[in-house]
Amino acid sequence: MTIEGLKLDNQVCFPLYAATREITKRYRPILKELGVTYPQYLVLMVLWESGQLSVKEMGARLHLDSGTLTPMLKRMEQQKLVDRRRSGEDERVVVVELTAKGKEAETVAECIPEQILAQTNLTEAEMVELRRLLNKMLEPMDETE
Amino acid sequence: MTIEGLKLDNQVCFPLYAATREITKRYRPILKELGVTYPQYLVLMVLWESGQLSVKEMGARLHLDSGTLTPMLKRMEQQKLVDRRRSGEDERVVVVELTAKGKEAETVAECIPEQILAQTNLTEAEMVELRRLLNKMLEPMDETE
DNA sequence: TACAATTCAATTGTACACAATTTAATTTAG
DNA sequence: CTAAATTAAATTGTGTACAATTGAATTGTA
Repeated sequence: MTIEGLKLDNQVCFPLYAATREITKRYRPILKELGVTYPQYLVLMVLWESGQLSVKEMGARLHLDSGTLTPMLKRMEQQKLVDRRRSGEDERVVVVELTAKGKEAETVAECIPEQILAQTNLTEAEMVELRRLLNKMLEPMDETE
Repeated sequence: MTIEGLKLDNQVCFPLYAATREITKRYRPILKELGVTYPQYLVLMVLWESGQLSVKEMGARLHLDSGTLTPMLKRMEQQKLVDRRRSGEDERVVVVELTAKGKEAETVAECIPEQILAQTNLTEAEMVELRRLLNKMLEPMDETE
């Protein structure tokens, strides 16, 4: 009766959607010790990697816009994890960078990836393959007109 | 300087998170014609497949709780896509089922999976493998104590 | 049978996500 | 040089997510 292609089990998007939320659910108790959410943890990660970024650059990296980032960065500023300031060269640009507290958090976070990995029943090879497939899936979107 | 495991590109969770949002972004203009969001489309799909479900059963299938489903189902009720009623046998249970409009939507939706597929640069085999990996990732969580 | 424990939805409060609009600053064209 | 076009964030409004709590119905058990 039901059209085959519309069955939940025949879709890729649904397990993608479900797996994402299940994984962030596993991060939650671990990140709680750091006092951040998963998206906030991503912000910390790009900043640990890049030093400082404009809101626009951060948005390009995380696929998020200012409507999401602005309020999130304000919350992180209140928690003293990041500083936000207007660029001197271009007053439109807001530059985000880590505070001392935000930098120190990297040491605490160091053990997080392996903790998450330990909770996953994929082999190392499967993990690599999954990452490759997901990144391939993202590719054409990155260069979208 | 940065700890290797904390780089965005070395993580599985980030492409998972980014890919999910990019995919739902592709669904948006297509689903707009149906007048539903992606999570609402998932609700329609489980109902097309199962006929009717309690909020609890639907939550188990979609990995969502009543805090998410109740307001969403109320919106879908306003749009005349579903009916909600208390079960006669157990007054705690709310049974959700499709209206005529909700059932008819399946015909319109029939062409959606292939439209989405056409926008993806994964091969059929890669698609199957991706689904397998994601489902394997979800497995241990389903049976979580 | 009573009544404590459990179960199911709903509610409350916080935090994303994102389309669309607004505001201010900068660039570009004329 | 200046008005129009563009750009970067912020804002507004809607819709998920989800932890935690609440309230009503049902179950289990003494």
